[in-house]
Amino acid sequence: MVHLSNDGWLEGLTKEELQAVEEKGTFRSCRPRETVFYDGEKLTAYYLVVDGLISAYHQNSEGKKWVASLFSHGDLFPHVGLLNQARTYPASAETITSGTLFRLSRKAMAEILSTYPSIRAHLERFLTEKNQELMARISDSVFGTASGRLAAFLRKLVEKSGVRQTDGRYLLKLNMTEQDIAEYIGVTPETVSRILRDLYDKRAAEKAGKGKLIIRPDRL
DNA sequence: GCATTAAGTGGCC
DNA sequence: GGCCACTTAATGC
Repeated sequence: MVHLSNDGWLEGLTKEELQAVEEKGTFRSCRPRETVFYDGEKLTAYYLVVDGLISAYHQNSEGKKWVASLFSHGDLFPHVGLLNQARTYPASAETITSGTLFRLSRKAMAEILSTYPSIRAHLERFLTEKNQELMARISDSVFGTASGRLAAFLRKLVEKSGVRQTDGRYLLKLNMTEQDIAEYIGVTPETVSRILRDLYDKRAAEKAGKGKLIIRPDRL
């Protein structure tokens, strides 16, 4: 049986409180590339990422995607409507990896926010965090090169979820294909492939099996 | 086996 | 660096 844990967005809740939250929603397991909701649809529910990786993106009429943000364990999305009265989803969302989501109806979400002040307090922190991430990425994409963007992406992941090895290298579980990375940093898959090749040559990165990399942040 | 998808490469703009 | 064409490798009926 899957359960919620008191980290990320639910940090600080007691076991009893987590139990109470669990009773207000339902778990949903997802395959890779499964749509959670579409941009513009009526906002009926919020999702907490239990496990897996989710992409929130916009798509134009030619099918070009622009990834706004990624969500992983402990993240709640979307962020709109929590403080205002937005009625529709602000972007589309789909799973990148398989995983589990915890679904809370709009009503349940409102109840939780009013019942647990500690959660409400987290809200500002999360909004700020995601906002800064987004701003940094936009700034990178306007002023930076593709390799700079990939380096920034890898550094952020190392910081967030890298596992330090004894020799100072970091093991990174990307759980993304090169295409996913390309979408996220806004370049073509070929470019990601070529930049990675350069990083291998520079010994800044090594392959470590499917979806995994070993990184030397000092050489990025 | 065959089809599909991801990854890698070279060429052209 | 994008885009196109092509090859190769891996995965799944």
